[in-house]
Amino acid sequence: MDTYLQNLNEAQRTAVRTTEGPVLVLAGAGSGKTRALTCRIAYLIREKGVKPWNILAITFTNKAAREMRSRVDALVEYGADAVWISTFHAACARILRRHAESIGYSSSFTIYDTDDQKTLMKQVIKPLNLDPKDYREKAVLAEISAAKNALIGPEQYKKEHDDDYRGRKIASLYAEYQRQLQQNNAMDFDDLLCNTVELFTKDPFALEEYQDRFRYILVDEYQDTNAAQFRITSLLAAGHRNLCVVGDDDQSIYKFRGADIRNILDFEKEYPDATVIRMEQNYRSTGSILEAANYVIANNKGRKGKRLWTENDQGEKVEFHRLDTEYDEAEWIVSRILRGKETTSYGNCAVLYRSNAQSRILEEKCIQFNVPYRLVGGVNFYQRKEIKDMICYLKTIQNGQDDVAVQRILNVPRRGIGQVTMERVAMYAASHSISFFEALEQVKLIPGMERSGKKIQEFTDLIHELRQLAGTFSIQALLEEILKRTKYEEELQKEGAVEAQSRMENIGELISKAAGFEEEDAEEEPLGRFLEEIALVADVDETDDDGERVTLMTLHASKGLEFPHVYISGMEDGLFPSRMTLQTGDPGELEEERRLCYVGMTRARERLFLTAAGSRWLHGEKQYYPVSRFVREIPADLLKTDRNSTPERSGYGTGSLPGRTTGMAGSRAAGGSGRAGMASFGSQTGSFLFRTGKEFTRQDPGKLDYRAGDRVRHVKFGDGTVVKLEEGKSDTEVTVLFDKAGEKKLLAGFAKLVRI
DNA sequence: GAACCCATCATTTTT
DNA sequence: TGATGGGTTC
Repeated sequence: MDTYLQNLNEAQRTAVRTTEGPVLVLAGAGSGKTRALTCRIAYLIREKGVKPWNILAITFTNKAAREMRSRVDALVEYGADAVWISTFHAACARILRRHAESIGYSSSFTIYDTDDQKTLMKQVIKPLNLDPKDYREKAVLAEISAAKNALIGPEQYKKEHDDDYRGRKIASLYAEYQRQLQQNNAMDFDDLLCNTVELFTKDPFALEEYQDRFRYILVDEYQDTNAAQFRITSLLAAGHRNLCVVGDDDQSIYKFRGADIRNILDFEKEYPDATVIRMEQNYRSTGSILEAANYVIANNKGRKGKRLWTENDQGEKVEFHRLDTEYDEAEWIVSRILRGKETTSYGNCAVLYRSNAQSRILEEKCIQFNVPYRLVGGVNFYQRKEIKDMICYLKTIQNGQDDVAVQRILNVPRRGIGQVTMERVAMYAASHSISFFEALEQVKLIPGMERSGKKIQEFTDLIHELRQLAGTFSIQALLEEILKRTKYEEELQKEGAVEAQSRMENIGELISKAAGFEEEDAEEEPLGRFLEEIALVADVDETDDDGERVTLMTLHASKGLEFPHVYISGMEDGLFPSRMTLQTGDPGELEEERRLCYVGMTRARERLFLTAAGSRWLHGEKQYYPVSRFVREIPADLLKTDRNSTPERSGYGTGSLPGRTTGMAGSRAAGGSGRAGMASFGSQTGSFLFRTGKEFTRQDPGKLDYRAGDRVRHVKFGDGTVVKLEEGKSDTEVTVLFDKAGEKKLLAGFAKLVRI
């Protein structure tokens, strides 16, 4: 037997070797599931002689797909690149391109992101003269998305909601939205899934082809699949029935996005002959961390039930600290990271929070204490204005039917084509059943277009010329040509030099991305494939793990990752679990929050710190939230606290949340000797009060070791040149022109610039 | 066409 | 509190 199997434990090995028939792998956090999955693929190819192209492996994110591919590559000498390893959406897009005609699309269809969806929905809602308050694009889209994820089409939706006014309206918006999408030869993310189901239903030959091809199917993160994904999986697996799904019901945290935990809970009902494998040995965390996490998750009903164990050391206790305000909390965390620097590096630390809004203060404190950090999430690279503009040019060149794209760039850069003109053209297009771009091409036939006519023709000429070039040019050259011909940069300059510079840098990044793409992907239709990649990839390699930086991110974003030191901030009832969850009073939602907590806790390898604030500003109101019930679900003797922080002391007489529990939650996890009562005060954590004053306030200009013209480095903005120093009200103000971030005015005492 | 003001409204998010 | 968007005004 090969060495790669010897490194596996019993359960993992069974997961690898049980290649035939349906298999459900319940893999706890940190149980080496990716390892088992990749070994399984290698085993299929190497031992079972399965052809790589007969294997389909589905992951949830592109990042996970990349990771799996490289691991499989390492285990299989050749042919590994023929294995389909991709996300549901990418796999579906690939299938749909080949069979687009079967469902009334052309293979050059474009993929809409949320912004495009909103733009389109706005246009759909507008002519109906509905109260915009009751029918916000976002809300309508959310309902439609939920319907799609549940595989409810417009007709069925209409039937199901025929008895209420709003339902009927949404139904017609849904139908019209779909009609316009198709007219634009565009699909939104959900359509990629639904349309694949539709394709397989309408075109049995296509389904058969893929059933035949994918003899071995693996699905990772199965607990987060929705109805559409479930359907696709079962349809594909119906052929050879070699379906292996891997997941952890305790880590299902995407219900709000349509994930249906029943898919994993009921797998055995769906496949009564399924082999069920439990991977419960955790290789990641210390005993203390695991034990605490086990206690929390034990409060959930409706689980498959499993108990993670580890051979790792018990390690340090989980710590809980409650500070006065959110500022104190952030400061405690950052200071603790700073203090722990001797034992672990910044790169080994992560600070997790429930909502993105919490990141700001953490950022501020990192800057203040000169702790380098990396913020995960936030604004997506491909959603930036300048990037979207460029992409819409490419989309227009590629697919003239995409009205949303054409309308976006028609007047960008400004060509003096106003809203009135746009509406007239749109009207003409609608009445002649042609696309917006086709209407532009016929501008001479549209009445009242005498003045804009010339400008419009210049635009269509430009697109025609660019289309010509697209045949021979690389995408990189095409983008450069677009920039040149549209004088895009000049337009940007009008908005300010600094702004323009950073926007141009982003475009530069897009261009190099295009260059890199073509280098490794020389297949035909590069433009279409490039656009698809961009649409389906969340961000430009989020994996810039460069340097030693603390990671700040939401609990959701932390799934699948691990860090030696983990801090979870905002452990307050009202924040986490969130107020919305508590207000609905739905125990299912609370359980999802608890799973989220479990996910967060199990990210930690060595140390886990939980923190809360006694009060915090939220939406302009000061909130006094009690300590999170999740903290209170951890037995006191597993927690290290200081006298101000003991959970049962905290939160009394404050806040007034519905359904607040007092004291410890009742149910306890199985196992362990009967733990009782709260630890009394006393376990000392040492000082957690830090000086905020002297070191970080006023800086005398004379004492600064840099002056105008010097090169300096900033934790967040990187390197730059000092433009000037001036005496401000409270501190010396430094103006720096950063290479990447542009010109910023900073307070010397705050910015902690280092001369380089 | 752009600057400005006021109202509104706030989880989580990958694809 | 803060970002965002619509509407108004110049």
